[in-house]
Amino acid sequence: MIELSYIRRSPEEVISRLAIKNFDAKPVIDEILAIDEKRRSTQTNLDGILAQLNKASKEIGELYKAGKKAEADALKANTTQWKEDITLLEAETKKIETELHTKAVLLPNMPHSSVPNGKTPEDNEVFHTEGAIPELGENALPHWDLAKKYDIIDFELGVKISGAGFPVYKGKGAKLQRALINYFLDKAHEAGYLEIEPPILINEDSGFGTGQLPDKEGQMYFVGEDKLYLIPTAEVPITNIYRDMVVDASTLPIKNCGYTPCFRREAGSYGKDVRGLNRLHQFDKVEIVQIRMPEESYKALEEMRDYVAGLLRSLNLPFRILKLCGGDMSFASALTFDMEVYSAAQKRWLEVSSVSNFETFQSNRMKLRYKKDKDKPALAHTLNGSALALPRIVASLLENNQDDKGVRIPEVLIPYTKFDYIS
RNA sequence: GGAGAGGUGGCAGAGUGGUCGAAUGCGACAGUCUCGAAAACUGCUGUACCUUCACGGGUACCGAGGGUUCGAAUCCCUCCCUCUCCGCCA
Repeated sequence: MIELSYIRRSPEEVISRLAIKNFDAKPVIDEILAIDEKRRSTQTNLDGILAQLNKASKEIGELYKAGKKAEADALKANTTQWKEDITLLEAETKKIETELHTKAVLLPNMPHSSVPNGKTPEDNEVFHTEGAIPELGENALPHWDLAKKYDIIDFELGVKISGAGFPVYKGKGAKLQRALINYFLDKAHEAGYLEIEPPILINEDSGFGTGQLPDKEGQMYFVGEDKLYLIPTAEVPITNIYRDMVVDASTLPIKNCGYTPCFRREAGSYGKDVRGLNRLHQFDKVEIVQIRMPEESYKALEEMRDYVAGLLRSLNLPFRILKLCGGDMSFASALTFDMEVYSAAQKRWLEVSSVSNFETFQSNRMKLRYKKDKDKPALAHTLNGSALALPRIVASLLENNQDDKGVRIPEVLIPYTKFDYIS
């Protein structure tokens, strides 16, 4: 949520920056400013009457104590009207605040000044490309065929147990998953991230805090009986650890990581994008999260981006880094780098990570602040990134590393898998 | 699922319907002392919003929401959550 004070101070800037996200903010901003105006006058009004009442109450107490009952009763008579006014003004204030909140929540985060213009994924800026694209023979197989050939991932079985998009990993397939998770967690630990194993069901407040609610309500699985949502990413529980907190500046930066399964309904997805491991309802991911002071957050974003690039490099996967254009960015992000690996049999780039700086967008929703010395508490910046999402890594590993004998396991993973070939 | 207890400031923990934003302790911060530190002593220490050029002033907040009252942390109602015991269970 964009800070109201910011909107009030520079509405034109907010409008022009949101235009880069192809969001026409003018009507909403105008409404917000008008409602805010009304809110302030109503509160000033209400506070005045409350002050009168408080003062009178105190006097009545003193008069009673002094035995001046008649005078006290006379004062009491005045309060009736005030109380009526207070009731009305309180209802009014509440209504206005709800209205204001409803409007403010609709605004996406403002993009950083470096965000490229553009509407679609084609407009994203290729920031960096690295690694040789493997030359596969004519009979190279896409990963879903490889998975079947070596009996390591069973999609049909998943359909039987749950439905489409819930694969069953078996044997070396399951071990590969476990190896990747452990490898990613170990690397994150080396990079200074504290490992967290969070709940994977979250309440509504948490969903709101990181921006999934109300914007992406339909994308999360919901357990109605207990009003809990299955997490779409570990970002939600791990960032919400700090909801409603004022952390001391000396504890920053906070660097957390965590492995969780992630659940996404992916309503509306179809076609070749959803083949095999390309798009799933349940998948594994290691996430990294940072809480930073504002002046350091972009340095942290670069650090995270470089960290993820290093992971991909270590797996010998050809990858590219995209700087997302305004139109392709998420609701909450101010600047996002996407990492894509090349999957040589499908001959396409697959997104395996997304690293974002949310600036104060999430912290304002979560009321996550930091306090530096004698300064007033200020909103912290939050960042997160996938490091990494497993399925598409597995897809490209299978496809890119296939040969006549089977599928080669990257060097760095062998200590984890304890085997060097899937055959 | 059954029974009980409880939710108060960064933490611990008092609290009589009025002078309670709230005792006290710890912590944090500043000072005295010291070469320095510890100890001791002294002082200070919440957040949000409104208002003011500013100094300042005002309002709200003791789990959440209602109610009673001139006045509620304190009384009443509803809800939420946590803890303990029992049951069931990984």
